[in-house]
Amino acid sequence: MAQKFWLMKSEPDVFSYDDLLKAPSKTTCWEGVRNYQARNLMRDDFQIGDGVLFYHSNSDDAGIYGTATVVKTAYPDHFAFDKKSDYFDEDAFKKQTNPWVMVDIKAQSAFRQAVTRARLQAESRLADMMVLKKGSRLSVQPVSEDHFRIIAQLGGL
DNA sequence: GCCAACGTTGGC
DNA sequence: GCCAACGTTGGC
Repeated sequence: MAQKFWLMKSEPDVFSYDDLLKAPSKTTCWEGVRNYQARNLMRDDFQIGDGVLFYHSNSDDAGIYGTATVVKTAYPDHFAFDKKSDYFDEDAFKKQTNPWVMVDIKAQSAFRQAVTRARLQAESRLADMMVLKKGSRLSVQPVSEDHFRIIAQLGGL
């Protein structure tokens, strides 16, 4: 299957691209997705080798900081059953059925310069990107190959 | 800090 | 099944 491309949002105060670079093997599990649309993308469409744009949301410095690659396809997000986790899902725990999954991603290339949200907005070729649409809250979004390449270029890769 | 947009919940 | 109320996201 052809390589696909994604944008994944993270609040840098919680987990930044820098944190990913510092993680063992520059790899992390992407726990805590609690939205069915985003889950379905990870569960059904993520393939090993897919490209990821790492986006910092809810920040004064919102934007894309680097790329990553999918190194493990969807598997159960056990944090949903972990009472000590911020991502504990009481409802799912009571039913003893866990609907949530996560994937593993590995840092690929840090951008030489971050591609800020303002920079994304200024680039007419990116005008129809989902992340730039008003009210776009989906934390895992599909990205076209063209957009991925344009952004990697803007990031200095 | 404000608030618009969105997803979910629950009463009816 | 409708929809108002609510909680959350995230840009500004």
